[in-house]
Amino acid sequence: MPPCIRNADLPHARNPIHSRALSGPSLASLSRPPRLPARSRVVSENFTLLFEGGRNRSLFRVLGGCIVLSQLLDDGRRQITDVLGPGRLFGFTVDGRNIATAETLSIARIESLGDAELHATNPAVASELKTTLHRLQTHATLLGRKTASEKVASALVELSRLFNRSRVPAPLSFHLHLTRADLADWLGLTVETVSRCLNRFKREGLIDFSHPKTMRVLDPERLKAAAGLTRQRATRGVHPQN
Amino acid sequence: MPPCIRNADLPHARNPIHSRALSGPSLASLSRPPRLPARSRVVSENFTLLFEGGRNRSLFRVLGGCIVLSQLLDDGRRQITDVLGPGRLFGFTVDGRNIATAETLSIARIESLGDAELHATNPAVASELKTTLHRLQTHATLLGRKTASEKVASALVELSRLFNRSRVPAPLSFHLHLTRADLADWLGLTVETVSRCLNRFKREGLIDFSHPKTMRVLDPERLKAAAGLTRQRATRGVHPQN
DNA sequence: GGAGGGCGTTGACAGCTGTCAACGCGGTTT
DNA sequence: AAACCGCGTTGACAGCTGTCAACGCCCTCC
Repeated sequence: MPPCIRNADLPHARNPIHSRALSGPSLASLSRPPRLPARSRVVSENFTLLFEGGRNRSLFRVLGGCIVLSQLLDDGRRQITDVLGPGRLFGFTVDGRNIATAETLSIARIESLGDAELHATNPAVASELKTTLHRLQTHATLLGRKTASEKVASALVELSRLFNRSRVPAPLSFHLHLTRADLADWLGLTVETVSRCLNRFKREGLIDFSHPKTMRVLDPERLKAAAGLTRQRATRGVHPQN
Repeated sequence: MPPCIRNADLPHARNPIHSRALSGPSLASLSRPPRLPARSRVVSENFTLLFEGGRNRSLFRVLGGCIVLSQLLDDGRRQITDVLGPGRLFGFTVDGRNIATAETLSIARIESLGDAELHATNPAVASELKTTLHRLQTHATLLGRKTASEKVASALVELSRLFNRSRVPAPLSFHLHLTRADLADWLGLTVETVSRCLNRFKREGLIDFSHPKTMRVLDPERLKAAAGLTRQRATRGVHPQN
């Protein structure tokens, strides 16, 4: 396993197997076949698969689980630039160097697609690149132009699409995979702000969660409204903060 | 000219030819040949070439001038997701729909490369896509994790590389192309904050400008430091704000 | 069983940045 | 020549969000 390096220095590098993570829908397929096709393999939680700036010659596809791409500033500030679910590709390089760090947030199954350069001419890969470009631009708009509430609501909508287990929309339930810190690093916020927004949404009946990572969307319409153009003041009512 | 539509409703849709824009280095080549190769054409300032969500079948290359890509939220908030100089490609689509709005900030020369789908298998296009992906991820880190000062300093470093006219680094001078409002929409700030940061840098001797768009970098090292990890408090000294 | 650490929540407070307003400058229009 | 508009700058102020701190819960380890 060439590029698979354990990141013991990460703050959350404990509990290699999160018990609740196994109940996730995208992970159910993991328990069945150990290794299905040729280059498929299972990676445990909180592994760093690729390091930003490192050398890597292979392209990967996510088959199951959750993987995030991130960048670091010199003083440790982190930005998660993309959250990948089943089907997504990662491992793109510029000048042979990894664009971003890739780490698993759950047990994940990934497939090595071989030399990344060979896939440059693959239409499916090009299509995936363009989709990723679109997703990143949309996220840039979120980072630059949305309020904290809108950011958190948008994240919930996005993640519910990525990881929802049921086909019916109403009592939508999904596993969050990201910690509050991960959400903060994804949305350009702090843990405290993320926590406050989530609990406000909970009080207002938009969502519910008993376990911090087991999310239920109670009111998809209002949540989508909160994620979009809804003026934050209009939905907040009397509460001065929080 | 199929997708070339004038945007008269833009706030800065006046003065179709900005006098100072003609003195820019990347535009010098414009005055020589009216139309060089086959599908090359000149577009004047403040034109919207593509609309986000619109249909478009062609890929374009910037030959000269400055073009920005942007997205809009429903209530009018704008995020500029990329600033393109000579050499950059744009016009990528997902499901046949433009990913972003593309507008000129100066007189620009662009080249139509024909059907975008045909280029999906072009290695040079794939390489450009990956470079763009990298640039966008870096900008996401800026948007989510940098302070206002760091954002503005980063923008100056980036734009000086895009549009500098001299090879020597020291008295680096370049045309900004972006208005304060454009900078704000690029960096996720407001016009006022951008203006305050620029004028603080000017007072501190990092940069200089007589005309708002004619920038000179006086101290590239300190500017780069301000763009990176430099703790904002450490550089600010006594001044409570600004 | 107790200690310790990761993670999440909540409160108090501060401050960076947004909001609102006014003004100046340059160019165009009437 | 006056009026007007776009653009940039500056000041006063507010508030959204960050910072700091404390606490609780759960799990692991000793």
